[in-house]
Parts: sequence; C-alpha cells; structure tokens
Amino acid sequence: MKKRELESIIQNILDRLTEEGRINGPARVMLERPPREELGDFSTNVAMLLSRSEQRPPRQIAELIVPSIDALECVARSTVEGPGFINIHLKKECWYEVLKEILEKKHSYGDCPHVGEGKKVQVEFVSANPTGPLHIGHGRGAAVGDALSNILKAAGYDVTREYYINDVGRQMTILGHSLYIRYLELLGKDVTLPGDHYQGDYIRHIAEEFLKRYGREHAQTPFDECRELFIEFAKDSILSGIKKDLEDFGVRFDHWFSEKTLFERNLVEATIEELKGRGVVYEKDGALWFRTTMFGDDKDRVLIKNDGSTTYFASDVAYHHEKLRRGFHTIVDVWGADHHGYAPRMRALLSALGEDPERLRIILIQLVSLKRGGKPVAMSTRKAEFVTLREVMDEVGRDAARFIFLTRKADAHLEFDLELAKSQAPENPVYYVQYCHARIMSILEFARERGITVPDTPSVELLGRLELKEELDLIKHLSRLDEVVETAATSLEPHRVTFYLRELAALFHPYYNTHRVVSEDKTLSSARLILCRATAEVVRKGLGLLGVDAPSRM
RNA sequence: GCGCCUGUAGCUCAAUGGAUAGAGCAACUGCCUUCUAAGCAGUGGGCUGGGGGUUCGAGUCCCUCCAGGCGCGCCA
Repeated sequence: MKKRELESIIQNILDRLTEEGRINGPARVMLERPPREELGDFSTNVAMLLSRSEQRPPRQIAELIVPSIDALECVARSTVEGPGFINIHLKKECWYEVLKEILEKKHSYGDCPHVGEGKKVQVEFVSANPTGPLHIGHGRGAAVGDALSNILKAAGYDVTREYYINDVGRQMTILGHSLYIRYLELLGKDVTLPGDHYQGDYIRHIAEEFLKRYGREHAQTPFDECRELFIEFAKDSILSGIKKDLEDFGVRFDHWFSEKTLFERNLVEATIEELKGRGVVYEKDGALWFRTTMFGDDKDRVLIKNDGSTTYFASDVAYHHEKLRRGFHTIVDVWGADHHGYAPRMRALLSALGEDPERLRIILIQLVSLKRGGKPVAMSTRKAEFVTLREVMDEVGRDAARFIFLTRKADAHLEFDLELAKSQAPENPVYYVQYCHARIMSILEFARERGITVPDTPSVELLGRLELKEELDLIKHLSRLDEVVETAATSLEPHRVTFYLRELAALFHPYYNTHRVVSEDKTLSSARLILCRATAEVVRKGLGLLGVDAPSRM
C-alpha cells in the first residue's frame, strides 16, 4: 500500500460524507506518518482542520469519519487519538505488493512521473569561471546540482544540465596576460606577474603547453597584438581541465553555454531593448539603469556603464531571458551562498518580463570548510592555496566525496574531513549504505551456489512467510522511496535521499545480524531472498540518484 | 546602518505547522568456527540562542533582542 493510494481512497470517503451532508467539507486529506509506530502506519489531521468550519470538536468529527476508514479492505483498525488524529493500522498483507512492484519495475521503481509531468526544467550549476581549476566548493555544487538533476528526472521532469561559461570581460584579459607573463618567464625574460593576476602554478603548466605548441614565436609580440591567442589558449586549456574533472566526478552537462555567444547573437542588446520597450530602464549619469526596485530589489542596477560597456549583470539578464525563451517551465540556479544578494535582481528580471518570478528557483551552496583529522585546512582563492576538486577526488575517491557533499542541506555549512572521508572506518557514512548493497549481493551469490531460487513473481503465500517485525519495517520503508523522490524533487533537496538510504541500511544491517536469510527452510529462504533483492534494488536506485556507485563487493 | 542565511545533544547535522524533537560521530560496555565485523547489541546525553505573538497545536509562521556568517560597486 502506497501513501498516495490510500490518500485518494480516504479523500473519496470525505467527499462522499460531504455529498451526504454529514460534514460541510470540503477538506483536503493529507496522510502523514505518526511519530511512534504503535500509533499506526498512517494518520490524518483532517478532523482537526475541519473543526473550525464544522463548529465541532475535532474528535467528534474524527469519530464520524473513522467507521468508513475501518471498513476498508486493507485497514486492520483505525482509531482516534490525541487532539483528533485519525490513526490507521494496515493489514500486513497489504505491504507485500510493494515487493512485487519493486521486482517488476526494478530500476524504475521509485520514479514518480506524475510529479513533473514532462515539464522542462533547466538546472544550471557549477558555472565556475574558466580562470582556474575547480575547487572543493565547486565540487559540492556539482554533487548537489547533479543529484538534483537525477532526482528531478526520476520525478518526471525533462531535465537539462547546463554550465554557464563567463568567457568575456576583464578577468579573461587578466587570464590571458597571466599566461603571457608566464610564457615570457619561460623564455628567460625578466618579467614579474602583477599581484592582481592569477598566481596559481597551473598557469605555468599552461605556459609550458603554449611553448610546446608555438615555440618562441611570440617572444617579441606585444600583448595587445596577441591577446586573443593567449586568452583563448588559457581558457580552452582550463576549460578542458574543468570538463575532465567533472567527467571524472561523474557529472555530464547537456549544454556548455558561453557568455560570449550572447554577444555574438546580439542577445544582450536585444534584451536591453526589450526592457526599454517595457519601460523599466532609464538613463542617469551617463549610464543605463534597470529599475529593479519596481520589483522588490533594494536598488536599481546598471546595465550599460557610462563608458558604453555592459555590466556582468547585463549578461546575466540576457542569459536568463534566453533561458525563458527556450521554454523551461522552471529554471534552477545553483549558486555559491556568497551570491545570495543577486537573487532579488534576478527575480526582478522575471517580473519585469511579465513572468512569474517563482519560475526561477535558486539553490545556495554554503561553504565547505575543509579539515584534515579535525584540523582546519586554510583556503584562500586569491593566493591559489585552495584545495582542488581533483585533489579531493584523488585522495578520498569519487563516491565518498559525492556522498559527503550530499549529507547536508545545501544551505548549511559543511565540514569535510579528508581523513574521515578516505578512511575505510565505520565512521565514514558512504560505506554504511554501500556495504548494505555489497552484503546483499554476497547473500544472493551464496544462495545461488546452493541452488536456492528466487522467483521473479512471488506468490502471496510465499511473501506471507515474511512475518517478522524487522521484515515488515523494511518493506514499509521500501514503500516510501517514491515519496522521498517526490519531496526531494519539489523541495529541491537531494540530501533527503541520502538520509532515506541511511535509514534503509539501518533497518537492513540489524535484520541481517539477527536472522539468517539462507537456511534449511527453503520457502522462508526464498521469501527472505526476495526481500533482500528488493532492498538491494532500492539501495542501488537511491545511490544512483546521488551519483554514487553500488558495489557488489567491498 | 540595511538585507539574506544560520543558531537543535560534547561535535557535525536531520525533522511537508502535528502527538513523547531524531541520526551520525565522539565516550563507555559487549558480539566474528556462521549469508561480508566497512556490521550488530547496549549505556548515557536537550529549557530547539532569549523574550513576546499567531492557533486546537510552533524547532517550523510573525515581531523583537542576542550571537555568528555572507552580501550591500558603472568588479567579475
């Protein structure tokens, strides 16, 4: 029995009672889980919600509803408790169908296509400037954005993953010039890298590549005559490094959107014209302003500076206009938390264009504080002392890194301890869940060797052998996967899946420890193997949503 | 000064406005001749930063104060 299913059954009961005039209704039935298991499998507060309009105490209303619920096929009993909760205990036979469903649907179990209904959603994440390698903070953004994309897809959305490349502007010039200086340095010239340039060693490495490709060809060329060459070379080199890092991290984007193309296609200009047409821009002090204060922003924002160049914000405006034009129902932007101040002006843009600002959903990724054996690791982007995603991946492994990034809400600070993440000790959370899967695979292998079969379409009699409380608890938890996917998708909170998986593993491990799956009792073994298979299926599915492998052996 | 975020067990964090607020780690005590001990069983741990309000009901919503973080450029 699935929550959603029972919900609609009980909704029908209330609609009928309303029709019959026994209550004034209408009421929306929402099922929830009681805090303690003695209180039943599900509960509803509908009587309490009706109390006001009915002018009666909630318990009285509840008593009126309960008989109809009690009469349902799958209900063992339902009771009124506390201030007016209706608690529902289901018959255990109703839970077995969950196992059948899992074995039938396999990898698609847990999907809930009715949530997204195929609506187009774009998730833009990472979008780090192509001026240096990805650091650990980008890694968190990548893990969150990618897992969220997986979850949205499972929830029935048509998802596009996009990376926005800031490949124009002053910092690109500085990047190119940094490479130029390092190149001259390699040629033995007496040059120094200005303080506002990129200091990292990676520029030196790029300079070596440049030297290999072009030799001494540009030893005498003034920067102004070869800037594009240096900029492009540095950018391409860094970008391909970023792509490689992300690929190794298990993240693949559908689109790499270049800011430069916005200008090439005149989209920045066109968007500004559109805003002009809507009467939300004005000139002041020689600059062109977007009146974002009309839509809840603190102050108006400049689009075109008094020197005639456009601002970074102007590009963003054009980019988001373009996102809307591409027909995305919802646009998800994953930003570093330090950019939170940009939210009001971006929402203002949607409002100004006559769109519902709710179509833009912003996820803020809080800082990762890196530790090593409990001691903080200093990070400063300026000095290029930061720890790169590559280093973290190499040291702790992809799975551990991704899983740990997803153990917290995105907007909560995350403490990432390198020692802990790479340790193969119990305190490492990723192994707890993966081990559950590996363990089950091993049990299935063991059973196979003994010739014990696991039917694909088990009979109810066979499943009826699963009578232990631990077994029913496991099944009930397995039944919740689609609820978790739905909530994670609508709230844009992938960490919910992580918590769900930990709970699932926490039900399986003790079960394994106290009861033998494979025993002399052939039918019982068979039934338990089905439960194991279903559990493994759900673990694999859940880890897959997080982008983490489910190993068969550990 | 203004705005946003955070404040929950010793530490790191959970908890669609629901009932007696939960995990993990750390601490302590046990369990491998068995389908994987990367596991399990047990023990302690709390005025959810303070105060007010909204309502049947608040960790959750509103106001206020306190503490911490971040943001407040014709920078990118």
